[in-house]
Amino acid sequence: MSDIKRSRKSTGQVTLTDVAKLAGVSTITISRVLNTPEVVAEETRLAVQKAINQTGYVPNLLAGGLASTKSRLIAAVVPTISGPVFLETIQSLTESLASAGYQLMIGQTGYDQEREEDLISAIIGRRPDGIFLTGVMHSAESRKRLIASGIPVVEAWDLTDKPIDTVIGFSHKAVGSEVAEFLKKKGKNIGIITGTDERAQIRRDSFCKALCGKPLVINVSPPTTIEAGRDGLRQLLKADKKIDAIFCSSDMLALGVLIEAQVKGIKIPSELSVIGFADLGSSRDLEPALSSVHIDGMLIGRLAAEYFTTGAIASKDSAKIIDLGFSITSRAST
Amino acid sequence: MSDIKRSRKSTGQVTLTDVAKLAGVSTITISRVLNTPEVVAEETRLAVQKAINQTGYVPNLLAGGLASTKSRLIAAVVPTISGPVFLETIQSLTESLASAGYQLMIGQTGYDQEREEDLISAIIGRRPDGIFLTGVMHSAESRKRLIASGIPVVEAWDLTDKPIDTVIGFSHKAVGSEVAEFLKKKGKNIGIITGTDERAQIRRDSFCKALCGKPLVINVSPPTTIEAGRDGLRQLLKADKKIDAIFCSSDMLALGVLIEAQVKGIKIPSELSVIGFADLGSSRDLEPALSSVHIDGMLIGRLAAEYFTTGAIASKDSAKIIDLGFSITSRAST
DNA sequence: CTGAAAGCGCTAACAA
DNA sequence: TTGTTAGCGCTTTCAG
Repeated sequence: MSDIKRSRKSTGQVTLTDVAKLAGVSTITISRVLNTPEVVAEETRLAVQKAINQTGYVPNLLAGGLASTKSRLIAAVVPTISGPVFLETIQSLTESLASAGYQLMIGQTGYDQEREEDLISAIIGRRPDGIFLTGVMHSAESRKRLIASGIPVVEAWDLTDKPIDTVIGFSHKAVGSEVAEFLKKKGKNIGIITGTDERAQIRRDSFCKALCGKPLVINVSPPTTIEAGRDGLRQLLKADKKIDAIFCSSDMLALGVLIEAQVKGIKIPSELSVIGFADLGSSRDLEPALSSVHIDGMLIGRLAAEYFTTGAIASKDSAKIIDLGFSITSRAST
Repeated sequence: MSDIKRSRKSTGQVTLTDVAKLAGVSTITISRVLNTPEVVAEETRLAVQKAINQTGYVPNLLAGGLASTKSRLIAAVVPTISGPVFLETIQSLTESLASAGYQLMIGQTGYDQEREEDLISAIIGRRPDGIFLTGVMHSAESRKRLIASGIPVVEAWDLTDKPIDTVIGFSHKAVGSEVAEFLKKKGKNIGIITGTDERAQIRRDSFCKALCGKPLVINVSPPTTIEAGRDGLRQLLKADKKIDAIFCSSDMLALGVLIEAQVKGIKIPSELSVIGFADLGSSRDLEPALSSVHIDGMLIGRLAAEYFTTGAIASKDSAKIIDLGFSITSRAST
């Protein structure tokens, strides 16, 4: 309980100095016990541990981060966490990171370009050890800032020739065309119900192109919900009663189509084939089981974590552009 | 490009000092332009702004946080973000926080008590300006640490007499008994399919008590999925063919029940009533529309953000224990 | 309205 | 194996 008058008030928290005094060693020794215990003599280490426990000392990572320029913080930017799409990626990222002693900070852009820039600034200000971006970053200003910061960046869920740093994803264009080929075998009158976010649009455009511009298109502004899916099917039927195959830009939309079809007595897949995209873990448990484009979202999270914590992705030969691909999982709904 | 030899390498980033030199003022003036622009003369402010833009300066919030003991970081602890239950709370928390210039850090316990303690330590180490806890905190050690840290804490999605600081939630016990009363009117042979996390168990116990211990109970370890719901209904039917009302501890489970019932040709609600709990925004869009216990998860997030950013929850008279209640939304499934 | 000095709590670098 | 010294980049305090 020292009552030394200071020119500036301390926080009242237990600090390294307090622990050091109690243990009768210097502050750096405490620091070593915490960060590199192997270089400290057993005896000293034990004494220090005791002092730490006695005082209930919790290291101030802000101070440590400032001194070491390592924050053990990773930032992730997503359009929204409440859409199920990026959820398992974020979850596996958080988990992989936590086991390496890192924490995840989350920012939502709400599909808003402007907010993205503010967010990026706020994030860089915290000097995270890594930044995880959903989709490739397009604002020139943000790109510049990100590159200037020197912070490792992973752009995910998309592919680009010139990543800021590392990109882990797949080709949305290829998804569009492959699903088109797939559905050609299932129906004659094909439609698509699609979200209007950037990546969904790329899939839509290549889907339409592969179908020679023929498919009926229903655009849905995010979030893509069950309701939007039901409504989408209604609109599609209004436009063409003979519609017999639909590509939905999310499994939620597809679930909506499934439900609306059931209500209307449309038999799936005999009268209508439905395929979704990427987001629901439980597509297989629907009735009928939903066909979907499968993306390994967990793997994206794990690889990103590996990159941030070790500086390279060993299993991929430290490549900067990693194409994870995708697969079309055909189930009862097609 | 100063080439002064330093005993310790700087990070190479633009700092306040660089901007100050360029603008021809002291560092503190730059700091004021950034934090309290109203106290700086217009002329000075403009000159400083120019210098900031020229250099592309991004304030180091780690340093700022250390000096000011305000990190503008809030930490949230959830069992898992991939269950939809807490999602909208987290989303609204992130949003409300962002608009006040705060960032959200996320930690997942995975329903694991031990990890919770480690996580709490890691979080306190970052000296966040607030900690958001899902559920009331039970480990004595963590409670002690949290209280000692002096950091504002919000425990949410549950209620307790002795919160660490502030609690925003509702009574799970009341949910159990009220749903029991509700289902008594809908069926004679009542069952419950429930997750095994703590809060779900409280609901289950009071549900069973209100039903005089009669209901059939199916326990499901988290996460509660559609598959588990389908399987749950199968088990329930095996145990009692006449089962005619079911309470599910999540809407996902309930959706599974709906699907399995459809497959088995069981009519809802005439032969079987189903009610879920709290998590799916789109319960109303299912077929039949799913009855559920409604919790205002968004409001929880907003109130918590208000507490963290302003120090009090004005609309609730700064109460420390806030019971948000719940409502039973009766739809076609019952 | 602006500045000088001191220091937040920690770790890098060097020395012993 | 341990300690000393000097900062990391910012904001507080107090003075002008």
